[in-house]
Formats: sequence, C-alpha cells, structure tokens
Amino acid sequence: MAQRDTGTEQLIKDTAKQIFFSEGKFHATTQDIADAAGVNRTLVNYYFRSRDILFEQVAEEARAEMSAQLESVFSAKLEFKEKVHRLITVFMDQAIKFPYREIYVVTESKRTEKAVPDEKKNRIRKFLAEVEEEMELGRIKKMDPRHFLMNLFSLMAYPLITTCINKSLYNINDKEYLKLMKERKQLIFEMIYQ
Amino acid sequence: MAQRDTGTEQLIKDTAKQIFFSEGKFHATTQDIADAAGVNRTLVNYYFRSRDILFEQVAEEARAEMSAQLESVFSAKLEFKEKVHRLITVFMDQAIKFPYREIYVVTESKRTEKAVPDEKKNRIRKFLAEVEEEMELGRIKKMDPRHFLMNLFSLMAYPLITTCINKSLYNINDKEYLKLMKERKQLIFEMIYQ
DNA sequence: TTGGCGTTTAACAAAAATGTTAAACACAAT
DNA sequence: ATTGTGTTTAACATTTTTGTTAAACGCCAA
Repeated sequence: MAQRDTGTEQLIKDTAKQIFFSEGKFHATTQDIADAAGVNRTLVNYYFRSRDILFEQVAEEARAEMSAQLESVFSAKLEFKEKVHRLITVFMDQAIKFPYREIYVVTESKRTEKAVPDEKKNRIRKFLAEVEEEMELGRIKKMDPRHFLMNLFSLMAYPLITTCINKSLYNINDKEYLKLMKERKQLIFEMIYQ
Repeated sequence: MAQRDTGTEQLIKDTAKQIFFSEGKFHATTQDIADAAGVNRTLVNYYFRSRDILFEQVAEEARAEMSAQLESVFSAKLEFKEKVHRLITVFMDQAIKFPYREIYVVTESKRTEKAVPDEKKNRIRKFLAEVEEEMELGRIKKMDPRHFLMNLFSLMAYPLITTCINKSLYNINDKEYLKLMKERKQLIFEMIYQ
C-alpha cells in the first residue's frame, strides 16, 4: 500500500497543540486550527472524523506526554535530591513551551469525566514515600508529602499560566520573562530544599 | 418610574460566574447559563444585548473583585508580616470559592487584549518595595521580589485549579480536599516566612 | 379597572460551526 | 500512459448557537 503520509494529520495535531497548550486559546474552532495550519478545514474531518475526536486525541496525547515525562524522572536511578532537580528542569522546560497544557487537560478531563489511572496513582504514591523518607532524614521540612508535591508543581506551573498578566504587571518583554522563568529553576530548588 | 428589578439580571451574572469561576466550564453557552439559572435564554439578550457583552462584563467584575480584595489588604495599616498573613487568608478563601476566576480573566483578557491598568501596577510596585524592605531586614529570604510574589500566588492558586486531578490522584473527597486547602494557609505562610 | 411599563416568553431569523459528499488532484506502481 | 489509492478541495447540508421581534404577562399607579 502506498501510505503516502503527507504529514498533514500530524500538522493538524501539532497546530492544535500550539493553539491550546502554548497560546491558551481554548475557544479555538476547527476553522481556526485549519487556518493556523494552512490547510483546508475539511481535512480535520478527513483525518479525525470529528472535532471532538481531535480534541480528545490532543488531550490524550498531552496526558501521555506529561506522564512519560514524569515517569522518566520518577523511575530514574538517582538520589532523591537529584530527582527533584531533574524534575524541575524537565517540567519547567515543558511548562515554558506549553504553559496551558495542564489546564487544557483539566478542563477537557472534566468534560469527559476522565479519572486518573491507577498506574499514575501508584507512581505518585511511590514518590510520596520517597518524599516522606527524605523528611525523616531531616533533609526537607516535614509536612504532609501531598503538600510538598503541590508546592513543587505550583511553583513551577503557575507563573507560566499567568505569563501575560505578569509581563504587563512588571512591564517586561518576552525575553526578560523567559530569563525570569529560567531563574526559577534554581530558586524553586532552593525553596523546596532550603 | 417603577424599576421593578426582579433580580434576574444579577441571577444571570451570578450563574455565569458560578459556571466559569467555580466549575471551570469555559465552553458554556448562553443556553447552558440560562438553564443553570432557570430562566429563558432570551433574557440574556434582553439584559446584556449579546453573549460577548455578558462574558466581558463578568470578566470586568471579576477583575474589579480581585482588585478590591488585594487593595483592601495592600492598603491596610499593618506590619508587613501581618499583611501577608491576611493576604493568604483573603485570597485562599476566594480561591476556594472561585478557583478558575483568574484563569478565566487571563484567557478573556487575551481575547480582548486587555492590559493591566497603571493603578494596579503602582499598587504592586509599592508592595514589591515593602517586600524588598522586609528582605533587607533579614526577615525573609533575599530574592527578586517579583519571584516572591509569584511564589506566593502560585502556592495559593494552583492547587485549587488542579483540584479535580488531585482529588482523583490522592483518592480524597471534597471535604478532605477542603481541609487540605485550609491547612495550606498556615503552611504557605510558614514556607514564605520560614 | 385600566393603562403603562418593565419583564418574560415563544416563534422566528441569522449566523457560526461542524459534518458530508463527490469530484479533482497527485503521486506511485504497473 | 494508465490505473489505483491516498489526499485535497469545494459545494452543500446539518446542527448548534446566537440574535430579533412581537405578543403575552404581571405588577403598580392613576
């Protein structure tokens, strides 16, 4: 079979991701996405049958990407401290690229009533145990380890969601904001690890 | 004139706020809002002329509410430490009620190209100066005061945006999650103020 | 009670977004 | 060159969402 694969299917998905995850335009229509991709809107239906299927597929791939990214860090054979360091690097780099990805997944999961699979729960549970161990060893401040995780992800994710407000509020341009966000990697690590 | 005022206009706005800010259903249509409010959809047009005007008005009021709330704390005649404490109380209580309010404002401001007014910028600048002073006095860790603010708001806001994920991830119900969020008030204060 | 006025409703119209179809296109293999 | 197959396009159809209008309703005051 001559699977020609002009890359259009991937282009549409990538464009949708760009619009949703990077630009945060959650109201985008299939026409908006097709225009941004420079293709005929009908191709959305040709490749994905329906708008909802495209959107859900985009959400599903986002879940998989985020999951793989965390898995790669959590399962690494590293000291806990080093794991946290790598987590911050990996997560922040992604968050800089796709600040709205998690929000998209949250709101999309809400619509489709998607629950977190046991596999991910177990992975987190394992990491929480590691956090607790580190607390026992007196290396990080004692607290409910769930708070520890929430703190960590909050510090990484939120400033990128609110980029446009902050840029306006502090009168800084994209380049300066990017610098600020890169600074945060070290700052968050110190804050968590003191 | 007999201004009858049946409260319907307010009801529609409150319902829209509930749906957008509390439930995070950003895709809601005017029909969805009318249904939730238990009124005829035409009333949306009667009172607000168009969907866009309602949505923008809701966003504008959200901006005003958030602004007033911060203003009340920032302008209070209090020690810096006490200000931070009150800020956390006030902001967290609001964030528990309306976790998605800021996100709504961010995405809506993006569509309407709304910039932060000078008044708010100045207010923040003043508070940043107070932060710096407190750092000089050695009461909080020295850092770019903008990071200090971003840290503070991140820790307060993000866990509430991701409520549905966290509840599923940690297998906890609404009541337990609320308890966890209330715990955060103290925890964040300690984290910021060490 | 009745006329006026703000409110509500239903029926209709218009616009926007999505989905379908058949034909045109383009490339590779025969 | 021709055939087959995957891709793209345009025209059309359908559905969804939004906006408009006129009539009905209900309360209050004259």
